[in-house]
Amino acid sequence: MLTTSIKTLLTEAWRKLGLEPVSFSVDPSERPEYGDFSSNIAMAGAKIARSSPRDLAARIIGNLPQDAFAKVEIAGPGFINLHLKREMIHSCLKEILQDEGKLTAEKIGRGTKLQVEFVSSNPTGPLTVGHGRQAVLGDVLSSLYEQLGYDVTREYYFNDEGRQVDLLAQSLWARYRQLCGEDVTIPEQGYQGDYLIEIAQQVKDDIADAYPVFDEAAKGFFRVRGVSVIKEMIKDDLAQLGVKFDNWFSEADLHRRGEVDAALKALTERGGTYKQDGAIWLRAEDNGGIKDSVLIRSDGRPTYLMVDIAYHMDKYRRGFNHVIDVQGADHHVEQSCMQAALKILGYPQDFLRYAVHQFVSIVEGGETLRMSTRAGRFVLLRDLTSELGRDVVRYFMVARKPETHLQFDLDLARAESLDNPVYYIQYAHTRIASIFRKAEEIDDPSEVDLSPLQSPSELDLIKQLDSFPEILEEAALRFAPHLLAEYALNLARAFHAYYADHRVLGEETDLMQARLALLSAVQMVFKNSLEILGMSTPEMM
RNA sequence: GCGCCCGUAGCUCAGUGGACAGAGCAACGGCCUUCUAAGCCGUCGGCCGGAGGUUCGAAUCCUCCCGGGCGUACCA
Repeated sequence: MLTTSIKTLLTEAWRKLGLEPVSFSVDPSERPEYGDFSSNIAMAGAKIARSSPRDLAARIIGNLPQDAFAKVEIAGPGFINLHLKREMIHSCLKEILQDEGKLTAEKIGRGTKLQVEFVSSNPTGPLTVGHGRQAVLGDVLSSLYEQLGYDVTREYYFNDEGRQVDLLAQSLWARYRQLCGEDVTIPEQGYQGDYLIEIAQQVKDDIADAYPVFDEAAKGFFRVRGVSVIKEMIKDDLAQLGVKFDNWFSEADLHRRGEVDAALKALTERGGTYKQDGAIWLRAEDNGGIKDSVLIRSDGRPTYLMVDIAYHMDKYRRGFNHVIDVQGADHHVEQSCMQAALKILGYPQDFLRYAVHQFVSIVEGGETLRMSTRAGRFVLLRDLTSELGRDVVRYFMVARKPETHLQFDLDLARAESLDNPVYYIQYAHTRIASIFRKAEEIDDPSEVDLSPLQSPSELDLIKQLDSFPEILEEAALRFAPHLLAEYALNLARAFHAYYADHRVLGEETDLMQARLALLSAVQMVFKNSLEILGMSTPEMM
């Protein structure tokens, strides 16, 4: 990578000054007259060197190898602007072509076992667009970490026990009795969505008129029935979006194996709990949490937090080195309690990290729809996916910074579907594919003489390709997949501009082969980018 | 009240210490005998919510204020 090698040269030049190390940056220059890359090393190190930035810059430059750069200048307050030799850029492209590995990130993960848990919606209803954002975020994040060499497990946690599932059972039973001609109302806190009518109809087809009252037997039956049907619904919704999980984890299993009791015992043994008002509390506040929370209610039932702690102990036992939980911004308190619990248990501090995201609101007809699964007010993920297609939904969901609210304007998504970023990027890939279909003779790109590539836009394209691995690493480590979405868009922009005023086919052989080699590298990067984003790479449009 | 997140062009958003703040959409004007015009080029448009502070340098870090979202359950 160019920035890496430049950084190495500058670090070496700095070391020759005999001063303590300094942290500095090397960035692509903002303007052509600033060269290819700029560094702030002289300004950053001015204090250490007790010298003015510009003087210091001159001394650093004096220590650089004579022939490393085409031109090195001091500019503005003390920037060092580096003009690369063309051969350096060409050899960078050569490396990319020779070793596809140059297009992927450094394998800093080295097989570290990482679990990414996401969506984990209760099996009480179909997924909404809100879950959709999390699904795409978690999936792309997982792919990014895979690129970094991590051994990633995508996991979905089903809360298939407890109060919410009981409410689902009762709501489903009520729908069922309604179909049997009875005037039964859905419980206040229950699930009002129409999807339960459909399931109730299936139930009625199977068992005719039964369960006149909602007793234990009815609860058991409708719970099992409802949960299993809805689990499949959820899996279908995710499959349609192209999200695949390695593991579906059931809360019921935790209870069955006694892990919840064991977790409570472990916390208590370490002095992490206390009794008050008939309940058992987690000593969260003393351990960095926002506030103490109930683990066991006064009626003896465990809270969600208690079970979740048991679940995370289970993750640890399964040997994951790191766990990332993708969650909505509304779980803030609980997140701090979970971290407090893990601290009490003595887990490594970096075992669990939360990738937090804000919500999606759907804007239609200038109106914002406020969603609530329980009230039955929501836009279903599957409706969105069916209408707009997997590629569009995925791109829109991941193109925004996770911590900002995502306004999904349905009208805009529909109306703009023709010049939307998705097609813009895919079209770039298509254009390249088309050239390769028509090209008659293509030399092995890694053997081609690249020196005919001389135009600024060609050299810029190469520099953009070169930064791909850095983007992957930053997008993963910062939980910021939108950086990749944006990168792909920028690369497409650069390519389309290039395409508009550079011919490939029909040019003199050396130039044509060099350009074909460049395009094959660009195509590879589009392919990798879109694949990580979970989008298709059409050959024709 | 307290905690977390957000406030950048008419709209949707990039930009987490660097040189005159960027893109898409919208508006306006150019470009198709040539590898797919689902494209390219140009114009218009911003005291980066406000006020202080730290720094050689702040949209970016700190403090306070204003505005919006979320949370503050023996719900999940």
